[in-house]
Amino acid sequence: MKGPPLPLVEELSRLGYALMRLLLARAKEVFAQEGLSLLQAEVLRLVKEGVSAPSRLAEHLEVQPSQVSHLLVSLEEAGLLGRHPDPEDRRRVLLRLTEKGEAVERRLQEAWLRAYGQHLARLEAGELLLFRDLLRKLTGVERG
Amino acid sequence: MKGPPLPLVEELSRLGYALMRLLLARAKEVFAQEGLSLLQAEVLRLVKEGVSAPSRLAEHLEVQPSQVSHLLVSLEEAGLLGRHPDPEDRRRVLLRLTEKGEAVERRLQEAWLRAYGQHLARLEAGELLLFRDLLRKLTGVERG
DNA sequence: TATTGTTATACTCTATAACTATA
DNA sequence: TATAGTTATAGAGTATAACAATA
Repeated sequence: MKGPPLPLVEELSRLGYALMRLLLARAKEVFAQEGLSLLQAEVLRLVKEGVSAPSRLAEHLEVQPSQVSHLLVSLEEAGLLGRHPDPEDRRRVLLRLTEKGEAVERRLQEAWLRAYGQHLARLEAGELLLFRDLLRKLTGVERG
Repeated sequence: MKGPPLPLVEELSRLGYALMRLLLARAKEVFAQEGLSLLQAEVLRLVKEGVSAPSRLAEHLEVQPSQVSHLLVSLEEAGLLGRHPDPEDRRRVLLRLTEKGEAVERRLQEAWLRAYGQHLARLEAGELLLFRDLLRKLTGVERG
Protein backbone atom coordinates (compact mmCIF):
# COMPACT_ATOMS: atom_id res chain seq x y z
CA MET A 1 0.00 0.00 0.00
CA LYS A 2 2.29 2.77 -1.18
CA GLY A 3 -0.47 5.04 -2.38
CA PRO A 4 -0.32 8.20 -4.50
CA PRO A 5 2.05 11.11 -3.77
CA LEU A 6 0.92 13.26 -0.85
CA PRO A 7 0.41 16.77 -2.25
CA LEU A 8 -2.10 15.49 -4.79
CA VAL A 9 -4.01 13.58 -2.15
CA GLU A 10 -3.95 16.66 0.03
CA GLU A 11 -5.50 18.79 -2.67
CA LEU A 12 -8.02 16.05 -3.38
CA SER A 13 -8.82 15.89 0.32
CA ARG A 14 -9.69 19.60 0.36
CA LEU A 15 -11.59 19.44 -2.90
CA GLY A 16 -13.50 16.35 -1.81
CA TYR A 17 -14.52 18.00 1.41
CA ALA A 18 -15.55 21.13 -0.45
CA LEU A 19 -17.69 19.10 -2.84
CA MET A 20 -19.30 17.27 0.05
CA ARG A 21 -20.20 20.54 1.81
CA LEU A 22 -21.51 21.99 -1.42
CA LEU A 23 -23.76 19.03 -2.17
CA LEU A 24 -24.87 18.78 1.45
CA ALA A 25 -26.01 22.40 1.42
CA ARG A 26 -27.86 21.95 -1.88
CA ALA A 27 -29.52 18.72 -0.69
CA LYS A 28 -30.73 20.37 2.52
CA GLU A 29 -32.18 23.26 0.52
CA VAL A 30 -33.96 20.92 -1.87
CA PHE A 31 -35.47 18.75 0.84
CA ALA A 32 -36.50 21.78 2.90
CA GLN A 33 -38.76 22.76 0.00
CA GLU A 34 -40.99 19.85 1.05
CA GLY A 35 -40.39 20.48 4.75
CA LEU A 36 -38.20 17.41 5.09
CA SER A 37 -34.79 16.81 6.61
CA LEU A 38 -31.98 14.91 4.92
CA LEU A 39 -32.85 11.68 6.69
CA GLN A 40 -36.60 12.00 6.20
CA ALA A 41 -36.05 12.41 2.48
CA GLU A 42 -33.71 9.45 2.45
CA VAL A 43 -36.26 7.26 4.19
CA LEU A 44 -38.75 8.06 1.44
CA ARG A 45 -36.23 7.11 -1.24
CA LEU A 46 -35.16 3.90 0.46
CA VAL A 47 -38.73 2.75 1.11
CA LYS A 48 -39.59 3.50 -2.50
CA GLU A 49 -36.62 1.38 -3.55
CA GLY A 50 -37.98 -1.55 -1.56
CA VAL A 51 -36.43 -1.23 1.89
CA SER A 52 -39.52 -2.12 3.90
CA ALA A 53 -38.20 -2.87 7.41
CA PRO A 54 -37.19 -0.28 10.02
CA SER A 55 -34.10 -2.27 10.97
CA ARG A 56 -32.90 -2.24 7.36
CA LEU A 57 -33.42 1.51 7.26
CA ALA A 58 -31.25 1.90 10.36
CA GLU A 59 -28.43 0.04 8.59
CA HIS A 60 -28.68 2.07 5.41
CA LEU A 61 -28.88 5.37 7.24
CA GLU A 62 -26.24 4.44 9.84
CA VAL A 63 -28.45 5.62 12.70
CA GLN A 64 -29.96 3.99 15.80
CA PRO A 65 -33.25 2.06 15.53
CA SER A 66 -34.88 4.54 17.89
CA GLN A 67 -34.15 7.36 15.49
CA VAL A 68 -35.76 5.40 12.69
CA SER A 69 -38.91 5.15 14.81
CA HIS A 70 -38.96 8.91 15.21
CA LEU A 71 -38.44 9.41 11.50
CA LEU A 72 -41.27 7.00 10.70
CA VAL A 73 -43.65 8.68 13.14
CA SER A 74 -43.02 12.08 11.56
CA LEU A 75 -43.44 10.76 8.02
CA GLU A 76 -46.60 8.88 8.99
CA GLU A 77 -48.02 12.01 10.62
CA ALA A 78 -47.27 13.89 7.42
CA GLY A 79 -49.26 11.27 5.53
CA LEU A 80 -46.29 10.21 3.40
CA LEU A 81 -45.81 6.67 4.61
CA GLY A 82 -47.73 3.84 6.26
CA ARG A 83 -46.65 1.22 8.79
CA HIS A 84 -48.36 -2.13 8.41
CA PRO A 85 -47.93 -5.26 10.59
CA ASP A 86 -46.19 -8.13 8.81
CA PRO A 87 -48.68 -11.05 8.72
CA GLU A 88 -45.85 -13.60 8.78
CA ASP A 89 -44.13 -12.26 11.92
CA ARG A 90 -46.17 -9.89 13.99
CA ARG A 91 -43.11 -8.30 15.61
CA ARG A 92 -42.22 -6.88 12.23
CA VAL A 93 -43.49 -3.82 10.42
CA LEU A 94 -43.81 -3.36 6.69
CA LEU A 95 -43.32 0.14 5.33
CA ARG A 96 -45.06 1.50 2.28
CA LEU A 97 -45.28 4.98 0.78
CA THR A 98 -48.69 6.56 0.42
CA GLU A 99 -49.66 8.12 -2.92
CA LYS A 100 -48.77 11.48 -1.46
CA GLY A 101 -45.46 10.05 -0.30
CA GLU A 102 -44.67 8.78 -3.78
CA ALA A 103 -45.51 12.15 -5.29
CA VAL A 104 -43.32 14.00 -2.78
CA GLU A 105 -40.47 11.57 -3.35
CA ARG A 106 -40.72 12.11 -7.09
CA ARG A 107 -40.65 15.88 -6.70
CA LEU A 108 -37.62 15.65 -4.44
CA GLN A 109 -35.71 13.55 -6.95
CA GLU A 110 -36.53 16.01 -9.71
CA ALA A 111 -35.54 19.00 -7.60
CA TRP A 112 -32.28 17.37 -6.55
CA LEU A 113 -31.53 16.53 -10.15
CA ARG A 114 -32.12 20.14 -11.17
CA ALA A 115 -29.97 21.55 -8.34
CA TYR A 116 -27.15 19.11 -8.91
CA GLY A 117 -27.42 19.49 -12.67
CA GLN A 118 -26.58 23.17 -12.33
CA HIS A 119 -23.21 22.24 -10.88
CA LEU A 120 -22.66 19.54 -13.49
CA ALA A 121 -23.26 22.16 -16.18
CA ARG A 122 -19.70 23.34 -15.48
CA LEU A 123 -18.46 20.16 -17.14
CA GLU A 124 -18.49 19.26 -20.82
CA ALA A 125 -20.03 16.11 -22.25
CA GLY A 126 -16.85 14.05 -22.23
CA GLU A 127 -15.99 15.16 -18.72
CA LEU A 128 -19.38 14.04 -17.48
CA LEU A 129 -18.69 10.52 -18.70
CA LEU A 130 -15.28 10.55 -17.03
CA PHE A 131 -16.79 11.85 -13.82
CA ARG A 132 -19.43 9.12 -13.85
CA ASP A 133 -16.78 6.42 -14.26
CA LEU A 134 -14.70 7.84 -11.43
CA LEU A 135 -17.71 8.10 -9.14
CA ARG A 136 -18.68 4.52 -9.90
CA LYS A 137 -15.26 3.37 -8.77
CA LEU A 138 -15.19 5.63 -5.73
CA THR A 139 -18.60 4.67 -4.43
CA GLY A 140 -18.14 1.01 -5.29
CA VAL A 141 -21.25 1.00 -7.44
CA GLU A 142 -21.33 -0.66 -10.84
CA ARG A 143 -24.23 1.45 -12.04
CA GLY A 144 -25.84 4.39 -10.24
CA MET B 1 -28.86 26.03 -21.75
CA LYS B 2 -29.53 22.66 -23.40
CA GLY B 3 -27.50 20.61 -20.96
CA PRO B 4 -26.34 17.00 -21.12
CA PRO B 5 -28.63 14.05 -21.94
CA LEU B 6 -30.87 13.08 -19.03
CA PRO B 7 -30.05 9.43 -18.23
CA LEU B 8 -26.39 10.28 -17.64
CA VAL B 9 -27.27 13.19 -15.41
CA GLU B 10 -29.67 10.94 -13.53
CA GLU B 11 -26.97 8.39 -12.84
CA LEU B 12 -24.60 11.19 -11.87
CA SER B 13 -27.26 12.59 -9.57
CA ARG B 14 -27.47 9.28 -7.70
CA LEU B 15 -23.72 8.76 -7.64
CA GLY B 16 -23.10 12.31 -6.47
CA TYR B 17 -25.58 11.93 -3.65
CA ALA B 18 -24.02 8.59 -2.70
CA LEU B 19 -20.56 10.15 -2.61
CA MET B 20 -21.82 13.03 -0.50
CA ARG B 21 -23.38 10.67 2.05
CA LEU B 22 -20.25 8.54 2.11
CA LEU B 23 -17.94 11.48 2.74
CA LEU B 24 -20.36 13.02 5.26
CA ALA B 25 -20.37 9.81 7.30
CA ARG B 26 -16.58 9.55 7.20
CA ALA B 27 -16.14 13.23 8.14
CA LYS B 28 -18.48 12.87 11.12
CA GLU B 29 -16.55 9.81 12.31
CA VAL B 30 -13.22 11.59 12.00
CA PHE B 31 -14.34 14.73 13.83
CA ALA B 32 -16.06 12.70 16.55
CA GLN B 33 -12.63 11.30 17.43
CA GLU B 34 -11.86 14.72 18.89
CA GLY B 35 -15.37 15.17 20.25
CA LEU B 36 -16.26 17.77 17.63
CA SER B 37 -19.19 18.18 15.27
CA LEU B 38 -18.88 18.93 11.57
CA LEU B 39 -19.35 22.66 12.10
CA GLN B 40 -17.06 22.89 15.12
CA ALA B 41 -14.29 21.25 13.11
CA GLU B 42 -14.96 23.60 10.22
CA VAL B 43 -14.71 26.64 12.46
CA LEU B 44 -11.25 25.49 13.56
CA ARG B 45 -10.15 25.08 9.97
CA LEU B 46 -11.54 28.43 8.83
CA VAL B 47 -10.04 30.33 11.75
CA LYS B 48 -6.71 28.66 11.10
CA GLU B 49 -6.98 29.80 7.47
CA GLY B 50 -7.41 33.38 8.61
CA VAL B 51 -11.16 33.88 8.93
CA SER B 52 -11.10 35.86 12.14
CA ALA B 53 -14.58 37.43 12.37
CA PRO B 54 -17.78 35.65 13.50
CA SER B 55 -19.79 37.25 10.71
CA ARG B 56 -17.37 35.86 8.08
CA LEU B 57 -17.72 32.42 9.67
CA ALA B 58 -21.49 32.64 9.37
CA GLU B 59 -21.14 33.30 5.62
CA HIS B 60 -18.70 30.47 5.03
CA LEU B 61 -20.72 27.99 7.06
CA GLU B 62 -24.09 29.19 5.73
CA VAL B 63 -25.57 29.38 9.24
CA GLN B 64 -27.09 32.14 11.35
CA PRO B 65 -24.83 34.45 13.39
CA SER B 66 -26.43 33.18 16.60
CA GLN B 67 -25.29 29.68 15.78
CA VAL B 68 -21.75 30.91 15.27
CA SER B 69 -21.89 32.39 18.78
CA HIS B 70 -22.87 29.00 20.18
CA LEU B 71 -20.10 27.29 18.24
CA LEU B 72 -17.54 29.79 19.50
CA VAL B 73 -18.67 29.41 23.11
CA SER B 74 -18.28 25.64 22.91
CA LEU B 75 -14.86 25.85 21.28
CA GLU B 76 -13.70 28.45 23.78
CA GLU B 77 -14.90 26.31 26.68
CA ALA B 78 -12.94 23.41 25.17
CA GLY B 79 -9.85 25.63 25.19
CA LEU B 80 -9.41 25.43 21.42
CA LEU B 81 -10.04 29.03 20.48
CA GLY B 82 -9.95 32.54 21.95
CA ARG B 83 -12.15 35.57 21.35
CA HIS B 84 -10.34 38.90 21.57
CA PRO B 85 -11.82 42.40 21.19
CA ASP B 86 -10.71 44.22 18.05
CA PRO B 87 -8.83 47.35 19.17
CA GLU B 88 -9.85 49.21 15.99
CA ASP B 89 -13.60 48.62 16.31
CA ARG B 90 -14.78 47.48 19.68
CA ARG B 91 -17.97 45.95 18.33
CA ARG B 92 -15.84 43.36 16.60
CA VAL B 93 -14.23 40.20 17.86
CA LEU B 94 -11.00 38.67 16.61
CA LEU B 95 -10.77 34.89 16.68
CA ARG B 96 -7.54 33.00 17.19
CA LEU B 97 -6.79 29.32 17.77
CA THR B 98 -5.01 28.34 20.96
CA GLU B 99 -2.00 26.02 20.75
CA LYS B 100 -4.29 23.17 21.70
CA GLY B 101 -6.70 24.27 19.00
CA GLU B 102 -3.97 24.26 16.39
CA ALA B 103 -2.86 20.79 17.44
CA VAL B 104 -6.42 19.45 17.32
CA GLU B 105 -6.98 21.03 13.92
CA ARG B 106 -3.81 19.42 12.59
CA ARG B 107 -4.83 15.99 13.89
CA LEU B 108 -8.27 16.39 12.29
CA GLN B 109 -6.78 17.24 8.90
CA GLU B 110 -4.48 14.25 9.08
CA ALA B 111 -7.27 11.91 10.12
CA TRP B 112 -9.56 13.19 7.36
CA LEU B 113 -6.78 12.77 4.84
CA ARG B 114 -6.27 9.17 5.97
CA ALA B 115 -9.99 8.33 5.88
CA TYR B 116 -10.56 9.97 2.52
CA GLY B 117 -7.32 8.52 1.14
CA GLN B 118 -8.69 5.04 1.70
CA HIS B 119 -11.49 5.77 -0.73
CA LEU B 120 -9.13 7.42 -3.20
CA ALA B 121 -7.02 4.24 -3.17
CA ARG B 122 -9.67 2.75 -5.46
CA LEU B 123 -8.37 5.02 -8.21
CA GLU B 124 -5.13 4.74 -10.16
CA ALA B 125 -2.57 7.54 -10.46
CA GLY B 126 -3.89 8.92 -13.75
CA GLU B 127 -7.46 8.78 -12.52
CA LEU B 128 -6.54 10.80 -9.46
CA LEU B 129 -5.27 13.61 -11.65
CA LEU B 130 -8.44 13.50 -13.72
CA PHE B 131 -10.57 13.50 -10.60
CA ARG B 132 -8.69 16.53 -9.24
CA ASP B 133 -9.27 18.47 -12.45
CA LEU B 134 -12.97 17.63 -12.47
CA LEU B 135 -13.35 18.59 -8.82
CA ARG B 136 -11.59 21.90 -9.45
CA LYS B 137 -14.12 22.71 -12.13
CA LEU B 138 -17.10 21.51 -10.11
CA THR B 139 -16.23 23.39 -6.95
CA GLY B 140 -15.14 26.47 -8.86
CA VAL B 141 -11.70 26.38 -7.22
CA GLU B 142 -8.52 26.93 -9.22
CA ARG B 143 -6.37 25.09 -6.71
CA GLY B 144 -7.61 23.16 -3.68
C1' DT C 1 -29.61 54.94 12.72
C1' DA C 2 -26.79 50.90 11.21
C1' DT C 3 -23.69 47.27 12.42
C1' DT C 4 -21.60 43.47 15.20
C1' DG C 5 -22.26 40.10 18.00
C1' DT C 6 -24.78 37.76 22.02
C1' DT C 7 -28.71 36.00 24.62
C1' DA C 8 -33.51 33.99 25.02
C1' DT C 9 -36.77 30.84 23.45
C1' DA C 10 -38.61 27.18 21.29
C1' DC C 11 -38.07 23.37 18.30
C1' DT C 12 -35.81 19.55 16.02
C1' DC C 13 -32.39 16.05 15.91
C1' DT C 14 -29.64 12.45 18.08
C1' DA C 15 -27.96 8.96 21.59
C1' DT C 16 -28.72 5.75 25.41
C1' DA C 17 -31.26 2.88 27.72
C1' DA C 18 -35.58 0.95 29.36
C1' DC C 19 -39.63 -1.13 27.75
C1' DT C 20 -43.44 -4.02 25.03
C1' DA C 21 -44.83 -7.58 22.13
C1' DT C 22 -43.78 -11.54 19.65
C1' DA C 23 -41.02 -15.48 18.45
C1' DT D 1 -34.16 -16.27 25.94
C1' DA D 2 -33.68 -13.54 21.64
C1' DT D 3 -35.50 -10.32 18.32
C1' DA D 4 -38.12 -6.19 16.25
C1' DG D 5 -39.56 -2.15 17.22
C1' DT D 6 -41.16 1.73 20.31
C1' DT D 7 -41.05 4.98 24.13
C1' DA D 8 -38.63 7.92 27.70
C1' DT D 9 -35.17 10.93 28.85
C1' DA D 10 -31.71 13.98 28.31
C1' DG D 11 -28.52 16.43 25.51
C1' DA D 12 -26.84 18.70 21.27
C1' DG D 13 -27.86 21.34 17.27
C1' DT D 14 -30.63 24.96 14.83
C1' DA D 15 -33.82 28.97 13.77
C1' DT D 16 -36.13 33.33 15.01
C1' DA D 17 -36.28 37.20 17.18
C1' DA D 18 -35.14 40.33 20.90
C1' DC D 19 -31.23 42.54 22.91
C1' DA D 20 -26.71 45.26 24.15
C1' DA D 21 -22.80 47.73 22.77
C1' DT D 22 -20.43 50.38 19.55
C1' DA D 23 -20.01 53.07 15.38
